[in-house]
Amino acid sequence: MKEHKDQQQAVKIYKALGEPTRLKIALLLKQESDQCCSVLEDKLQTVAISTLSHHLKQMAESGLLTSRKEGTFIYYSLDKEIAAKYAPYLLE
Amino acid sequence: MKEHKDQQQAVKIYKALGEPTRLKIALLLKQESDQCCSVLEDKLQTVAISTLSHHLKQMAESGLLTSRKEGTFIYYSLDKEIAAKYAPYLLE
DNA sequence: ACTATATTTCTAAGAATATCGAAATAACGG
DNA sequence: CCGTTATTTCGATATTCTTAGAAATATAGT
Repeated sequence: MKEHKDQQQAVKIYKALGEPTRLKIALLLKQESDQCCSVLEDKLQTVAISTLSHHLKQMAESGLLTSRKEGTFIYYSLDKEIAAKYAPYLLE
Repeated sequence: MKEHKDQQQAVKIYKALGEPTRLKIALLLKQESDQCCSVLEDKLQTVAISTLSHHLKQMAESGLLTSRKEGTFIYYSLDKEIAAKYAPYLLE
């Protein structure tokens, strides 16, 4: 069922945002898109880079983030359309 | 920059919605407001009523639900304004 | 006061999650 | 091919969360 799948994605997205570090990541990426893991680590200070990597993966899997690979760097951005649909608060 | 307090509420609300049972509760209350614990239990079937009570409390504490007491019954509703701000997906 | 009903609180379990450091992988520059 | 850098994966632990049943609380009706 389409509704069911949609609901599952909604749960993933809200779960992604329902944790302080990940909400901060989303807000940082709203402010400035196309940021890579190490840069976000510098800005957050609070978590190890392996932890951050885990969060970013989870957020990308939910559909909330997009990623672009360039050499060893992976640049993440907030998917504005998804954000607008599920959590426009992020875009305020 | 967004207020710290506001961010905390956002985390609570998204955490509330980032769990299948609670998302279903929110959607049931969007469909029909003013429903009490036992009625929601009948519709959900999947959880014990003490579990449901715990979820409802958490959701109300986040600000996502409002409640109204009448005798032994407590009627819950979705706060549409909060939903519109943080998660308009619920209102679709 | 007693009984039935609605809900919450308490307690304890098992499951899921966040976290880190270390090792592994991948891509670049010499 | 070697060393460096960016990121991911692995393994392990600590914390948080979901859950249910039992006990407690609250209210209504008899």
